[in-house]
Amino acid sequence: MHDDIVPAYDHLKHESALYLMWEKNHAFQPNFSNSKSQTPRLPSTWHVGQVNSKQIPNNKAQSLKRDDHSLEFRTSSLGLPYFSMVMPPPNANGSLHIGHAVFVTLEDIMVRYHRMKGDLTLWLPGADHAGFETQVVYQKKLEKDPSFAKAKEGKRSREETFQDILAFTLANKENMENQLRRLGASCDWTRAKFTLDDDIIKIVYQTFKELYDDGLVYRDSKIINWCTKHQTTLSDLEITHEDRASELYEIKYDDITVATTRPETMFGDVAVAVNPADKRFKHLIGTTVIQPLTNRELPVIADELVDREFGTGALKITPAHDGTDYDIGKKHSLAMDHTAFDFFGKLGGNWVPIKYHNLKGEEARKKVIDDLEKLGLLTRKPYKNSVAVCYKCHKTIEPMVLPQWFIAMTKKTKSEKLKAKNYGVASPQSRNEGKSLQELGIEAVKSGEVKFVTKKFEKIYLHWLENLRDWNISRQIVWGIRIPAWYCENYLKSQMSNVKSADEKSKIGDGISSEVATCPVGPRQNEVDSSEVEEEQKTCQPIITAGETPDKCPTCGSTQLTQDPDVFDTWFSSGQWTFAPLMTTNSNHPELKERSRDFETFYPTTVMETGHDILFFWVARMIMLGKYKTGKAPFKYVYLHGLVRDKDRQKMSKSKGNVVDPLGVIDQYGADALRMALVFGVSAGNDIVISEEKIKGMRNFSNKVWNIARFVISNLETLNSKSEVLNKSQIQNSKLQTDADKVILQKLEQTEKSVKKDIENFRFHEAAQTLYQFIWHDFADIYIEVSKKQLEDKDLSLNTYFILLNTVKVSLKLLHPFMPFVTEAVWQEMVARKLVSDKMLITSNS
RNA sequence: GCACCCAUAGCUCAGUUGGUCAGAGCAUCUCGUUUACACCGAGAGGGUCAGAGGUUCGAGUCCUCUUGGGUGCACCA
Repeated sequence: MHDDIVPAYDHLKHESALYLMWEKNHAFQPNFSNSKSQTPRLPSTWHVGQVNSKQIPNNKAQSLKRDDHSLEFRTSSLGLPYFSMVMPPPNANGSLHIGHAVFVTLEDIMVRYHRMKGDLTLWLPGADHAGFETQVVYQKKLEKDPSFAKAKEGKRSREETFQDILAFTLANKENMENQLRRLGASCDWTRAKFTLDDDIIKIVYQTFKELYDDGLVYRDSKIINWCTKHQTTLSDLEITHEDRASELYEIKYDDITVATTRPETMFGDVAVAVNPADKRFKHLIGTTVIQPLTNRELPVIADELVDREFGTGALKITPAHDGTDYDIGKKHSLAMDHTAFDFFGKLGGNWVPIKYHNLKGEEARKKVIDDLEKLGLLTRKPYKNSVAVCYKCHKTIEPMVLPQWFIAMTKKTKSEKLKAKNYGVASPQSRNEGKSLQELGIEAVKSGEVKFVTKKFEKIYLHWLENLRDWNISRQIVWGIRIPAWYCENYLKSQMSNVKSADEKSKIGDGISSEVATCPVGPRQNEVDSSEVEEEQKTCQPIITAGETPDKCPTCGSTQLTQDPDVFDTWFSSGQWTFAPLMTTNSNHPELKERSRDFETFYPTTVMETGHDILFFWVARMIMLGKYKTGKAPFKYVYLHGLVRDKDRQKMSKSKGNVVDPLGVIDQYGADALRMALVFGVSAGNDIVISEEKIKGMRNFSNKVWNIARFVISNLETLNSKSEVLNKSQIQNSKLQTDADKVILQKLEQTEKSVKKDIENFRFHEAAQTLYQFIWHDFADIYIEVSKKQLEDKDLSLNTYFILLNTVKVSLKLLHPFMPFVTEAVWQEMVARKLVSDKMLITSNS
């Protein structure tokens, strides 16, 4: 009888208890006393590329080449083989979604595999404050949840607002961490870091200062992307282009007709440009034309950037509100300060006739069109154009000229500023002096220092890097790491003539601090005399520190210092996430007393696994900043997963109602079923199709595993030679092997070999399918059925039982990375009956 | 506009240097109430691997073109 093992696996009963057991027993922490780790092994023991060819059937040894991404042998500074991964820190602003389940599954498979293999293994978890994203989520919550908003009523200072969002974030962070536990993430919680931890911020500040000292960070007024809803600038990555049905308007400016999709920007015009080779306009170059509605006189200039084929061949130039116009304006030394819009996208300012003031968007356009049509100066044609929009609110981006902090991506570092780094890893030579961040990023991949598991992403990565533009890292929001730049009163006097007024900002009504607004965002060039700026800049400069507040301006000695109100683009700090947490956590190993930081032991990390949608946002920045800061690329392999889709290949969205809630799935079918469903049949980089049927099928598989073990365990009781099983380590006597025995043993060996190879080559779906096939069909359907008869034969029974037991043990070990809970649950049943010696499967590496 | 990827059973997808590769899961049909499991078992049907050409002794697997679908990048106002 086996009445103590229930016939159906009950995931609810086991999962949280097992997780607790693992965590209590420090199973997730790197184990320095692990015997395998203590003795550095030769690469050939586990580098598939160097596997003994005799072990591989059919002389296929050489097939393990080329596209195989077998993890190369690497040792830490201690000479230990290690496997390390820094978890992509989930945004601490909501619950986990199915995408998180994907990364946990894939990363946990690798981590559990390497841990069981005996490698010194670290998976370092974290949480991301996710600046802009979180502030947007928080704002929405204020808008939609009256009771929540009520508590925040009244004027909140910047500091109060920051604290409000911090409390919101920390609550989410705890929730999120518990959800990661439910997914089975075997990460080392004792090392968990938050992107706003003091020691992390300090490193981010140091990097900023280094970049500034190296000449790679600069402040400049340039045309940037302004979101009129969120009241902040955005990087080029944070905008997307949407095709919109629109109209192309042709407006008669005297003798020249210009073509535009945005007639309302005409008040910002400073010139009309034509192509120098265009015969139609040649005679007009150098003359002027009169603009309708304003009767302003505009010079006609020539520039090759103007496309003769497009529209009328004549382009109105609005440097303050258009990228191309900005470039042309700069080239021709035109006035760059003719703004037509305020921060909310409303028409206004000196250049706009009063009757148009405060009109916005469609309204503004309609008024301008109507007036021009009345004058008979406008014609329109249908036109589909691509509009830049905010990736969050999808509102049209307003290009504006504003002073911001930028990181120069293509400029070479100043080598004379380089010096040995605090962490002892970056000698001046290894700091790649004289190279640009762009070059560092390209070289890391082209040289093979960083390898993409999926080639197509390597191409996409390189294509993006080769066309890089400078990165605006200033954000006009509260929630984030404040930029460590201070301005003295003299500097400000020259710069702050145009400031976001408190009145303006308070109109947002979003509960977000109004103190931001009282600080200067910097100059709007239209009110700064350029000669004066130049003169001032010779004397007083922004003061950049590694975080500490300066006492006085080193140039003029003023103690009246104002900190820049802006915060960093979150990706600037998360771009440092591969090394920053490792620099702040400790290895706690006796031999590491002197140099005990995890950084020495675990950097560079082995794999970076994340979604392909943040290839540029994150992966590219980590490579560049990691190379820059440490001299080494931050990881060896990049594994990018795709988007999760439903069974009809539809993207998941709340409006479609096809969102799969991972926590709900775990409740119903178990974490193992969810995890297996997320890898089964999914190859690297491709989108992940999941359906309830698939999850259900995997739940059935976990039950199959449970019952296989139940069968084997229960047969121990009926076995005559029970004591022999428990006391002998012998596996089988080959003389007594039946054909069925031979087949299962051979298949087991094949399975083990190919599963290991597949995991090391990131072919998790192959490994999962191989295991599914072997365990269910080869072992359960065929061998177990045969074994029922063999167990009754007194000559064969003992041998058969050993084979059964051994097959179960090996199967559990191989399957554990994929389905950690049911395998460990079964293992514990076996521990209780002394059928296995290792106390926990998770750390079993025999 | 430029670039990249994909097109294999009803559905969703695997298929690793070209040679048992024509596969899996789900679905469908038939049979089975065998004490590990009905969250089960035994068996069956179903694809000229988008189309055309080429390289090769041999091609879903490499090359070219066509068609269809997807994605990334982009200052055509």
